[in-house]
This record gives sequence, structure tokens and C-alpha cells, in this order.
Amino acid sequence: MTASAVRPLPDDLAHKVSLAAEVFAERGLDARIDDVAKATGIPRATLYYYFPGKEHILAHLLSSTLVEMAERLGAAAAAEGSGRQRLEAVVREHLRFIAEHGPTYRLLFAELGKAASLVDIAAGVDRSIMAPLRTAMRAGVDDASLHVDDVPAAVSVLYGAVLVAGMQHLLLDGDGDIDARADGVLSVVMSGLAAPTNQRNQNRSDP
Amino acid sequence: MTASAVRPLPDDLAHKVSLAAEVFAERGLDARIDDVAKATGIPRATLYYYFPGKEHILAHLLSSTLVEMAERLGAAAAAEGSGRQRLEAVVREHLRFIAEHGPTYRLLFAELGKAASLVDIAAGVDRSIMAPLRTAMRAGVDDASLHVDDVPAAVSVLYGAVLVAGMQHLLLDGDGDIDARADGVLSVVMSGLAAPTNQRNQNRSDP
Amino acid sequence: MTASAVRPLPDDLAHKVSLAAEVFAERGLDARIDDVAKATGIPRATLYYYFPGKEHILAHLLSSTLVEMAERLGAAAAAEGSGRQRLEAVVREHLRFIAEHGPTYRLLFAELGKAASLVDIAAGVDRSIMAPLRTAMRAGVDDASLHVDDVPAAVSVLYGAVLVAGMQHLLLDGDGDIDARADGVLSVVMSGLAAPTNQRNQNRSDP
Amino acid sequence: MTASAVRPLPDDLAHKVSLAAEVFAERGLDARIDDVAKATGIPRATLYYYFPGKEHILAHLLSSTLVEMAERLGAAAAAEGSGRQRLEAVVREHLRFIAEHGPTYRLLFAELGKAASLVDIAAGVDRSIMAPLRTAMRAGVDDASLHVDDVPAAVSVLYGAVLVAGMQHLLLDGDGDIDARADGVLSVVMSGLAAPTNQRNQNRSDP
DNA sequence: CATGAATGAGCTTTCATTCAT
DNA sequence: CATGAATGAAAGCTCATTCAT
Repeated sequence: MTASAVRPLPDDLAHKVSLAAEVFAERGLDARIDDVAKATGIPRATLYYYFPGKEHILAHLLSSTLVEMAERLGAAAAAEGSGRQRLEAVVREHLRFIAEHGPTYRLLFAELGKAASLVDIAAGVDRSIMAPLRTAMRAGVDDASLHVDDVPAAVSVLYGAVLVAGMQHLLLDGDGDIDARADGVLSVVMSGLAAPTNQRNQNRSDP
Repeated sequence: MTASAVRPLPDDLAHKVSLAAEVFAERGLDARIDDVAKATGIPRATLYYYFPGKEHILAHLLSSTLVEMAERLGAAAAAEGSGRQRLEAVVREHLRFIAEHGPTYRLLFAELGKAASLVDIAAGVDRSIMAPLRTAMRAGVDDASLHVDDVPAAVSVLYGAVLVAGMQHLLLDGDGDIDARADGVLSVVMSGLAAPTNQRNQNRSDP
Repeated sequence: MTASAVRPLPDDLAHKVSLAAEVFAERGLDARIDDVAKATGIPRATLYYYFPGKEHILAHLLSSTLVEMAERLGAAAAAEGSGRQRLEAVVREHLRFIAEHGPTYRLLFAELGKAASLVDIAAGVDRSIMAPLRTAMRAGVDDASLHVDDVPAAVSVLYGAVLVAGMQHLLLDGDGDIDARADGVLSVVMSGLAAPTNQRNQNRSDP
Repeated sequence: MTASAVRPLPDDLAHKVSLAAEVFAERGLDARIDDVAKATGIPRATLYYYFPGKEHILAHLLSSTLVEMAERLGAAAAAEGSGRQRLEAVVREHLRFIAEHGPTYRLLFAELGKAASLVDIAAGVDRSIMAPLRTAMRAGVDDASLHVDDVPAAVSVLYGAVLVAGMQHLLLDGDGDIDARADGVLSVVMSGLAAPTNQRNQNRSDP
């Protein structure tokens, strides 16, 4: 009756809780529960009525965000168009999501390296981010709109490119055009860095 | 950049302090100073004799790591060879560095998103990581071993690709072959994902 | 004496509430109301519907027990027989009561030393325990079946003897024969410890 | 270094801590640690530097008291004189101890019935109180100054008699003459309640 | 009438930091 | 110089209690 049964979170509270993202983003788990209470307008004791502890609130935020990302990127990956078009859509959607969810995304990012977390961030990232990329990329290989030898490696590269572009956007030019960044990333990733030569696809520079 | 310790750190202590990386990596600044003391074998009060506060110990670790990275990646970027070869060398060296400095690198990674830090991580990353990439890349453009339209964007993509590959190595397959990962990343980044067509460099799929 | 519940307690609840004795016996007023709710099967809010507060539940238990004791020991004191026989009956009945009401009696015992209580334990003990002893003892003096110079002192001694015997029974040999303990106590108290001498009743060892 | 090694309590602190007895006596473990800090003049954090938790402070008090009792009652039991004289001395010393240590003794008393305690009160009571009584009583049987058939029962009776007399002293007549109470108890216990008859030692009233 | 939901008010405990030796 | 001892300052969490339904 006190801290055992996981209580379903009422909708109005669920919405208020999302306001805690900013607080957590500033200080991580160091954020004081009292600040969370103030930011959300939910009394401290009520937070503890619905969550077993502070870290569970954070976990809830991260999970929610991952779920929302999975929906949006998944939709982009499943849309109409060539594989390449869908892959580009996933990248653009991802960067837009980052721009819209700055605090929470920084939170997610910082939590990635942590050992102990109530949420398996790695698994969530794979499900929400890598999977849509993978799906679109494979479609592109199938419909010949893309040429990819090592899909997992390519997915990692693309994820990393978006991650860094997104963080730069959040940390440096919060007001910049996020779609322009997407164009820049896609341009590089699609064309590759190698100078055009006769023998394509040479990944080692020694002859 | 170094949050310079008020007192010069004796060599034996400097070495012991580096053992704190793992502790900080697990819990960030939440790590208890007592755990740092235990991990390093340095009494709590002695830590305070050499550092003004807990976060200064963390800053020292991050700074040291960034300096070391600057040296190693800078050397790779300045080595003999074509620009492309040097760029590839920087990428490989970077991934090796990550593999060798797991805990500290995770620390750096987690700190990237944080707002306040005694160390300006963004600047340090630019100096230690981006600059060598930039140097090598420009050299490649000059000697025609690389073809890059937007160097800053390409640097970001390459950094992101390495970052994600490194984190995957640390979090997933700690025993895997880090050079193989480097090959995978380079292969993708050099060739690009676009299917070979007549009109090169088309970064948008609409005509 | 009864911290009268604002609302008359339904019979079924009255019975359930008695199950709280064990909880209170373990931790005294430190017992959490939630544990009381669990032990009795009565929802927390319902307890507050019938009792003004936590300590009133405890008071109810103590009062009920004292009333029941007054009835049983009073009856034993008022029974047929010589004063000595009635005194012995009160002692035996008291020990049986203790054996039957372990948790509640431990509660009463622990509360004896407390300063503030909603129930005047001292008065209740006098009425329920000392008075029957006094009654029977005086009857014994009158009918010459007992020889007591200082009745109040003798009552205290007898009460103490029973109290300790009862607690030993509860704490040490829960399965032992309570009537045997009564025999032991009575044997000692009746005969006294002094070695038989010419001048009886010498309470000081100096001549 | 934090809450593991049991730190030896410096003498000055040991003395200050004993001032906590009154606080605990009022409210038991409910006593607020802040009140303990105030009463003893020891900062809260310092209390936690020497004790792992609140209940350990209480345990320390109880143990100390039991040890002191063991010394004083043990000394009385080991003094010169007949067994009866020594038994009487133990009783008188016990009552004096109670009078001198009112708060702590009430504490001990209230704790007797509790289930969970860091101190095994029952064992401590046996060692500190029952054992001296037993020793003196057996000496009395040996030197024929006492006549006791069932020593354990007689010890219990005597302990109970003293306990109740002591509590009455503490709760009712704090200013009364404690030695007079001792006389009253001893008079009753030595002579017994039975009317003088031909057949001694009859513990049952039926013929 | 009974009760699930919500919360105000504290309290224990932790920890970074200081300082005398 | 280095450190064991001591403590001020929070903060997470619990729990008795209330009230709308």
C-alpha cells in the first residue's frame, strides 16, 4: 500500500512530470527532488506516492522519450518513398526531435555511459534509433537507392553523425536551422569523403 | 583549461589519482569523495590538501585525458603520408585511445552534455579531437586524396562515427578488435552510402 | 479510562482491531499505522474513521485488556473459599491471563514505564490487578488464613512476582506449564525465604 | 572509514552520551536524534561519526547501565556477611540503583518486552540482576541463614518485588525513602504470607 | 458509510569540507 | 607535510492524517 504496487500514473500527472526534464538535464540525478517538485508543481510526497524513488522519475522520463522517439523515427522509416528517401527522412526527423527535446535528449546522452541505470539505455537506443535507420537502409539496399556493404557499421556512423550534429546544435547554435544541419550531414554521409577514383569502394589507402 | 591544482601534484599521487576515473565513470560527480579515496588509496583529507574540491579532481582527470588525446591525435595528424592516410590514422588512433581509456572516456562522454563544468569540454574536444581531423582532412583536400565540400560537417560526421563506434566497443564488446571497428567506420565514411550514379554528389534525393 | 472512540466500534471491527496487539507489542507506538492496517485487514482510512489517531487504537487495546483483567481477577477474588485460597486463585488467574494475552500484556508492560499515555496505566493496573489482590489478602487476614503486616507492600511483592513470572513465560518458555509457574511463585511467597527461627518475622538480619 | 569500523568512544563523549538517557526515557526510540544532540551537547553528525545509528546510542546506554548494575549488585552479593545479609544488601543496592538511575531504568524496563533490540535485555538482566540474587541466595542456603526450596522461583519473586517497588518509587513517590521500601519488600519476602501453622512450607491451601 | 488518493511536516542520515596535530 | 577527527549543511524519504467520492 505504500511503495510496492506500481501505481498507474494519472494523465495529468504524466504531463506535469515531463516538466522535470529540464531540472534533470541540468544536474542529472543530482537534481534535488524539491526542484523537481517545484518544476512540475507536484508535491514531493505525491511524487513518492507514484514513484518508488527519485531515479524512477528520471527513468520514467527517459523511457517516455525513447518510446516517443521510436514512434516518430519508426514512422519516418515506414513512410512512402525509396529507401534512401526514407533514410534521409529518419535522419531529419531525428534531428528535429533532438531540437525539440533538448533537455531530455542531453539527459539521455549523458546517461548512455553510466553503468547503473534503471533503464537499459543501450537497448532503448537500438530500438528507437538504430532500428529505424536499419530498416530504411535495408530498404534502400533492396531498391538500389543505396549502396551499403556493412549495414551495422553504416548505421553506427549515421547515428554518430546525427548525435554529434544534434549536440552541436543544442550546445552551440540553439537558434540555427536544424534542417540545414541535416543537409550537411546527409551530404557528407551519402557522398563519402574519398576522392573519386577508378576503383570505387577502396577503404584502405594503400594500393 | 586545467583547473590547476593549487599545489603541484607529486608524481606518485598523480598516478594514484588516475585510478579515480573508474569511480567517476560509474556515478559522475555523484561519486562520493570517500569512494575516490578508497579507489586511489589516498586519504580523503590528503585529496583536499592537493585539490580545492571534488569537482577539481574530476576536472584534473578530464584535462589530463584531453591533453593526452591532443598529443596522440595531433601526432597522427602530423605524420607522414597523404591527407587521407593521415585522416585514417587519426581515426584509428582515436579508437585505440578510447579502448585504452575506457572509464575516463566514458566520463568525458557523459560530461559532454553537462552545462556547467570546470573544464570547457567543448573547447577541449575541439582542440584534441576535431582539430587533428580538420588538419588531416584539409591536407587531404589539398593533395587531392580526399574530396570534401563541407569540412566542418565532415569533421562532425567523422567524430560522431568514431564516438559511437568507441562507445559500442566499450559498452558491448570490450574484447572485440578495435582496429576492425576502425576499418568498418572508415569504409563507410570514405565510400558514402549513395548508390553510384552519373551525377555525383547529389545529396538530396529529389532531382 | 477508555479513550472513547468517537464512533461506536462495530463488533466485527472490534475483533479485527485486537489483531493489532501483536504489531504494537513489537514496536510500541512506533508501529506504523500501515502495519496496523495490514495486520487487522482494516484500511488505514477506515481506522481513522473510527479512531481519532494512532495512539487511540493503542489506548483502546490497553483499556479493553485492563477491563477484561479487572473482570477475571475480580471474579477470582470474589469467589468462595478462604482468603488465602482466593488470593492464590487471583495469582493463578492472572498468570493464565498473561499466557492467553501475550502480545497485549507485553504492550501493557512496556507502557507501564512510559510517562505520557492516553490511558492511565497505573490507575488501571491498580484497579485491575492490585485491587483483587488487596481484597483477597484482606479477607485472608480477616479469616486468619494469611498473616500480613503490611498489605500494600505484600500486594506489590505479589504483583511483581507474577509480573516477572509472566514475562519469563512469555519471553522464555512460551510452551511451559503456566500453572506450575504459579505454584512456584506461591510456594515462595507463602513460605518466605527466611530460615525458620525462634523469633518469627524478623525482617532485618541484625539482631 | 564511514560507518563500518566501530569507533572507540572517547571518554568525554561517553560521559556526554549518558545525558541522553532522559531523552530516550521520555519517548523511547521515538526520541528525535536532534533532541539527543541537544541534550548531550554533541553535534548530530558527530553522533553518527561514533554510532552507526540512533538505536545504537540507545543500545550503548542500556548496555552501560546493565554493566554498571552488574558491578554494583555483584559487589553487594560478594560482600562479607551471611547469605541472608548479602541477599538483603543486593535488594537494597538494587533499589538504590533504580532510584539513582530513574530514566535509564525505565528505559530498560520498557525495552524488556520489545522483540527487536540490539541489546539482549533478557540476558543482561539475568547477568546483572538475577545472578547476584542467585549467588547470595545460594550462600544463604548453604550457611542456613535462608531456607529456599526453589531458588529460580525465589529469584524471580525477589526480582519482581524489587522491580515493582522501584517503579512505584519512580512513578509515584519520587521523594520517598527508598530504603523504607526495601524494608517493606524484604519483610514480606522473608516472612512469607502464610499464617503460621504447624506444617511449614505448605504451598497449596488444600490439605 | 467507507475508503483510495493525496499531501504537509519532519527526521534520519549522508557527505563534502575543515582543522588541529 | 599529511591526515584522523569532527561537523555544518542539506536532502531523500516516510508516515500520520485529511478529504472527496
